[in-house]
Order: sequence, then C-alpha cells, then structure tokens
Amino acid sequence: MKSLVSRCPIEEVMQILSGRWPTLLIYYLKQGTKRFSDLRRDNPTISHKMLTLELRKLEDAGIVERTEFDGYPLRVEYQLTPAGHRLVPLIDALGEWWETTSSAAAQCSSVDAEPVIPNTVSRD
Amino acid sequence: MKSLVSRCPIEEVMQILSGRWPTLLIYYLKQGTKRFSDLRRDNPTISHKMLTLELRKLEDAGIVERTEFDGYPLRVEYQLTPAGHRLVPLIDALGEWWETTSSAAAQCSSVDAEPVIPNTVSRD
DNA sequence: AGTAAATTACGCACCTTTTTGTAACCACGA
DNA sequence: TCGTGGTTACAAAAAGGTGCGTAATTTACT
Repeated sequence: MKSLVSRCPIEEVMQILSGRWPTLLIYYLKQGTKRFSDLRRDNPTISHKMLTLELRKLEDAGIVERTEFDGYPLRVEYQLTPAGHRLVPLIDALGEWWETTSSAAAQCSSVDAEPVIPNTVSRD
Repeated sequence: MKSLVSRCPIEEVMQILSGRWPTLLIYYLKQGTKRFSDLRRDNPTISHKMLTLELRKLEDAGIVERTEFDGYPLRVEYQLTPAGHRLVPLIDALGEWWETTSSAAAQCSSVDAEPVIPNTVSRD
C-alpha cells in the first residue's frame, strides 16, 4: 500500500499501522525506552532491515522518537512520543474488541501480559 | 502477513484490518446495506478480485454478513454484523487520533463526511 | 607489540515470497 | 447481449529476508 486512494484520515493511519510490526513495536515500546537490539530480542523474527524500516516509519509518523548517542559501539534509543502514548489505548481497544468478538484464544489482555513469546529465534 | 508471530489479539486484529481496503469497506458499510456493485462504485480503484477477497476476509472475521438472494441477475447484499458495528467507533477513534496528531489535512471527520472521492475511475 | 574479533545500528544489493492487478470465463434470465 | 457476482490462471508489483560492509573503540589472543 504505497499510495492513498481517498483523503480519509482512517486510510492514512492504516497506512502506518498496517502490517505485523507497527502495533507489536508500539506494544513493546509502551514498556519504556528500548534500544534497537532490545527490540530485536523482543521479537526475534523481525529482520534488522524490517526493524529499521518500521522504526523509521513510526518515527516519521510522530509515534516514536529516536535518540542517537554518539560514541562507539554507537547507541540508539527509541521511545514513544506523547502522541504515541495516546495511540496505545486505541490499539488496546481493538485487541479487546477482538477478544470479545472471537470466542477464540485470550492471552495478552492489554497492558500487562506479554504477546506470548514469538516463535523461532534467528540471530544474525 | 499470512501467519502470526505472537498470540496477541492485537496482532490478530491487525491481520484482518491491515491494508488499504478493510477499513474503507467498513467505512462504506456503516452507511447501511450495500451490494457488491455498490461497493465497487464506492471505491472505483478496487479490483473485483480484491473486493471479493476482502469481503470474504471480513465475513470470516465476523465483521460483515453476506446475504445471497437467489433470483435472476443474482443479488448479494453485505452489511455489518453487530460486532462490525461495535468496531466502527474504534476505527473512527484512530482517524480522529491521526487528525489531531498530524497538523496536516482534515477531511472526512469521522461518521458523516465522505472519504473525499477516490481518484481514478476504472470500470471494466 | 601486533593482529584479530566483537560490538551496535544500520545501508545496500540481491533474491524469494506474498500480494495485487488483468483478463478471461461461467451461470442465469431479461 | 447485457448485468450480476463470482472463479481461475497468469503476470506484475510490492514486501520481506539474507548476507556483506561500515564506523571507533575495547578486549582477546599470540
């Protein structure tokens, strides 16, 4: 989905939140400041390419803030912006809606639980 | 995004709502019952294949209901299920969040306005 | 002392997988 | 023949994965 088809804010948000990673990253970032490698540990199945791309997208959208500490090994920290924090309950609401809608599985209730550990562990 | 990486309801909802069409279709369906061809008129840029695919997905997710009236030119109607209706305000909230977050464009406020008419008009 | 390896957060190029578009076809009856 | 609501096969496009290179400094070996 690269271009928009309507000029509706809803389509614009979905352009940012669509896909597997944006909401998961927001999920982990609401726990506080995280470094690149922390986020990779949080979801071992994301490739570094995807992670940088998604973080960049969230940054451009004003949802996360990137802080670069120079010095070497070079350290970068990511955290939710105020706008990002305001977004969290809306996403949680979707999760809750889904839980009540589908009689199926119910884990990771909203703010506390962890998204039941991602599967394969690939390091590179 | 075919498979899940966590067992988090949020990832599951996003699997359904991700992409350009799901939210747009829900947007149009909240106006009431629509037929296949109505929805194609509503967003002329969707291909009929995508439309059937997306409608099927929303149907499986319990968001829309499909009613087939047998008869001569064959008529099918789509409408939001109660769960679908409950979802609408949540999506609208995302749109509003985006409007207040981005200083940029503000059209299609939430419930009333129309997603500023899709661009190209391709009929087949 | 000198070289090698590891570290962190990427960018880039190449290749595979997934998604989406295009076009053709089907059934029925007016 | 047209319009309805599809399906299927094939092609194009987009998304995503893999692996290599890079920076400056520390630690590890020889």
